[in-house]
Amino acid sequence: MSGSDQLSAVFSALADPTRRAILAELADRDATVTELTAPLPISMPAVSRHLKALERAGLISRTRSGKLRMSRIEAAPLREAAEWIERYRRLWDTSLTRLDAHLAAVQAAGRATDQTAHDPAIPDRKSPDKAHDKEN
Amino acid sequence: MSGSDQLSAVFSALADPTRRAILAELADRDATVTELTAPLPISMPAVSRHLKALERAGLISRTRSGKLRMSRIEAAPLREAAEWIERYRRLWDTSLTRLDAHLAAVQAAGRATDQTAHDPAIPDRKSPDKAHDKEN
DNA sequence: ACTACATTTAACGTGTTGGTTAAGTGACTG
DNA sequence: CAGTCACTTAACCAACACGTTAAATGTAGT
Repeated sequence: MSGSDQLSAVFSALADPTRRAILAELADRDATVTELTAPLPISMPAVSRHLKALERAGLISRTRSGKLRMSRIEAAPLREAAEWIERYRRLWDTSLTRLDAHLAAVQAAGRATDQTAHDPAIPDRKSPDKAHDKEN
Repeated sequence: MSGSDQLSAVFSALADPTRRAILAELADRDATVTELTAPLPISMPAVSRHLKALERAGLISRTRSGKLRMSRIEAAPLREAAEWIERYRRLWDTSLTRLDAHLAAVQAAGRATDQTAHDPAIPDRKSPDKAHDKEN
């Protein structure tokens, strides 16, 4: 299961610090392979392969101009990735999560006529909206 | 360079569709390994290892309760990941990018000494704000 | 103590990743 | 047309990821 879908490719590309560094570089300006290699501690073939991975993820595009090959950032796929992550935004806020847990605790307490936690080790949370699909 | 930093671990965890499915499941409610395995087409040991990866990335926490082990989503690291991606938000909009490219082309045309590309086929872009650090 | 259940660890196969160096390709240059 | 520059591809290697089945671990119930 080598994650051949778009989202997997994007996250996979982003998982490598070198590739993130390359993207950061390309956010400022288009660059050649040589230029991208310069600040990095790895060989040019290695960079070339990183660029191939980024291209496969749709995160860059490349155009040949003479003997130079320019890489340009193509940030659109990042949007998709960000949107996937955004689905969990409500869970980022700890207080919200705790409120959620609290509501679940109260609800459970209502069933048991006991206000204290039923099982303190595993307070169950109940999600307010179930608008999640399992996967995409 | 197996990406041992936090951000790499998070993106790496997110790169796997199965792990994203597990996170989607856990967004709704805490669950045991058995519960998480049920809808998946893989064995329980495989799921157990995925959970280990998610835990390593800080995306879930686990508590033992009797013979059950509950997994709970811990979405805070997602915030960090989203924030990293957000740095490229301005590049998502194609029209913005094209305007940027145009401005850079004009600027490059006014410049004579240039060791980077000045090929008209590949207009170099210059970012309006350079508030990017190379890597974190 | 024996048994059942939930989960992890071990051992293994296989594919992928990320690096290397050396050789190949394509475009400009003298 | 030979040489050089910019890059890619090939061949190789070590490490890791992801799956399996079988065995080990830990907890609960009888």
